[in-house]
Amino acid sequence: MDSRRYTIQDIARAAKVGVGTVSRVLNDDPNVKDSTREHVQSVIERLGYQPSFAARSLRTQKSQTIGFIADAVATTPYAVHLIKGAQDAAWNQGKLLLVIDADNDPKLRERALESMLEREVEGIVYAAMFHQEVNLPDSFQQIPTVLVDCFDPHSHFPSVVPDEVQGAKLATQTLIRHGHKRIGHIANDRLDIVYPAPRLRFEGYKQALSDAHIDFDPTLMCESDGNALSGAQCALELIALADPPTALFCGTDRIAMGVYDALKEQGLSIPEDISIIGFDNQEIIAAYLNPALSTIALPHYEMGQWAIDYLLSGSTTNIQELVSCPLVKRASIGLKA
Amino acid sequence: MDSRRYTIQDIARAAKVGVGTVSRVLNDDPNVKDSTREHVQSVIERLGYQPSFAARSLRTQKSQTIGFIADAVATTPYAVHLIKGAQDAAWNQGKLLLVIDADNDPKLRERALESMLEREVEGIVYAAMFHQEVNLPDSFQQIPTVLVDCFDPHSHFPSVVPDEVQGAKLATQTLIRHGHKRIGHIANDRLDIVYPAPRLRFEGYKQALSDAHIDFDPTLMCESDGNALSGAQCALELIALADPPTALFCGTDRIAMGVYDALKEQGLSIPEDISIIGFDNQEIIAAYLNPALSTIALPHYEMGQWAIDYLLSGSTTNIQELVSCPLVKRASIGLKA
DNA sequence: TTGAAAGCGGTACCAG
DNA sequence: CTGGTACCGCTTTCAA
Repeated sequence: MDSRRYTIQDIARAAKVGVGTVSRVLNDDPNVKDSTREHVQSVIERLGYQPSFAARSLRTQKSQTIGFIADAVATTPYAVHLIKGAQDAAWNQGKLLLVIDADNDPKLRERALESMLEREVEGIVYAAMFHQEVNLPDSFQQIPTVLVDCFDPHSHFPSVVPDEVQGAKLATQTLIRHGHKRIGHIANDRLDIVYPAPRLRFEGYKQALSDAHIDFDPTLMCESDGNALSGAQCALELIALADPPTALFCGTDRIAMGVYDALKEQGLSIPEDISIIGFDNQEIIAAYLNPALSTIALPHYEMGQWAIDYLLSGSTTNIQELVSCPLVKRASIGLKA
Repeated sequence: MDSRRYTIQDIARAAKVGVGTVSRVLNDDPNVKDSTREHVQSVIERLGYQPSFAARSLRTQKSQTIGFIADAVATTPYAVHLIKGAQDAAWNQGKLLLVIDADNDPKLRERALESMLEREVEGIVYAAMFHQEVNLPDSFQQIPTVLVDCFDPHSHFPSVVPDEVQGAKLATQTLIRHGHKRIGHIANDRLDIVYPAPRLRFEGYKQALSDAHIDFDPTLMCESDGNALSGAQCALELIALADPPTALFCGTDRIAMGVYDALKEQGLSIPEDISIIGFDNQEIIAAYLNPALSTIALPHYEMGQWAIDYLLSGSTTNIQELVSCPLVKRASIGLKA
């Protein structure tokens, strides 16, 4: 079973050529006679030879490996898309991902970095699990690092985050296009929280309104604390208004979940009586709510991909990339009567 | 910035010792005089030297790396816990995880294996994203492989899966302990589907009933097709019974979600009028449903951990490990009046 | 177009 | 306890 693997020497001997030639065949070096190449190739295949990665990377000083450090992956189901995007992009360039979850612990972050440095990864992508500011220790400066779904306040690292403003604008525009003019917004958290999403989404909402020449009415806006219950609370307040909204842009699918509850309890039906759009595209919620929730998707896969591509492009500018958030149409939006 | 990293030679020279000594210090070999060790150690730290992984693994023929092949990670949010469990266990033994998502594509599976073999991983954990049978190509036989959340029909590989029977039994017992006797069960899919969960959970349900000397009443059992809507349908049927259930064990949290909807629409309140327990502990659903759903958790983290520990234990028996599913208490279960 | 040989940066054995 | 040295398996000159 574990009969020691063949080495390049074995192949050379078996093919009656020098190791150099075998190496050239392995690396598609054009300076090999076709007949020789074929012969060596056949021996390689017959013996099922696989070159040693360790030897190769020792010699070439390239590990063909990229480190992926995630913070508290376990807290969000989005993580998988992020990793998948990164992995696919890496795979396309012949690289593999070494992943460590640093559990949001600064000490672990350092240790993770060290383990990766020691393994000579060619770069690091550092992913937060939702849009936020992050302070990486200086030690990350010694290796190309790109941030995903987070950004460095001092712009020491390139980063990629979702375009929240565009997404929120798209959400609101979608409602407008369906004829709605009284559009409520339930922010997915207090606007003064440290995380940027509530502010930016609110901003996008206002922009869409203004683009459509609809005056922003502060009474139609409600700050939740981010959970479903407080979202429900907000919804109740808004529909109790003298001139209530005909559509609601919920800052989060989770909030929409609470809103559905509240609305149904009031005997309102979606989307006949009131239209709803969410944000995040948490599939588990959005797709299984009844009616299924139209929402704005966070581009996790794309961000993961972008991070790897940027890393491997060798660019060294610390840009902050925004990637846009597409609409996911489902069944919660109706035409305004 | 990228001033070539130091090598062991540099350290030896700077510390005025031989490379062998430095190597010994690096590997905590007891055969080094304390004073020498300290001196070398200090030089290492001063220079910030880090040994080359490639060189080390070339020499020792150990990569300290384990391959993690996931199938279609992106389809389920559980994935993260699986990976996290594996990663933590690996980390504890000084190893890192190379992860590839094979997208449920047999060709990709083979290629993933090859990439990993070439990198000389010390073993592979192959994870499905929900409990199922899986047919791995023979090529996996050449390296220690353990299956997670899936199993090989021919028992060619050790595997670890959730103990569905125990979990379902626990769910049902929990209801029984709260005084319920008329307990309905909505299977999370047709029982004749290829996936084992619906059958096993049904089995556990019956066992709990029988242990408590409650006769199994077939009219209290309903097969859904796995989606929330059909779960709601089932709930409606069950409560329309002449002698309706006072509690429902839903085969899945997703189904519970539909059941909540249906029940509320009928004006029943949870848990006052009827108690509900789910299965899976899909946090996003379970924790945010109103009232929060009590449910049985799938032990993803533990399975990931077990897989790594088993792999590294060197055992070679192809056991099939069952890991038990704990109860997660929330607010959807009440005492039977 | 090819073979020989010199490393890449460690580890481990052998003398001393 | 320590230094010297032969590899680990591959890539890359350098000559032929």
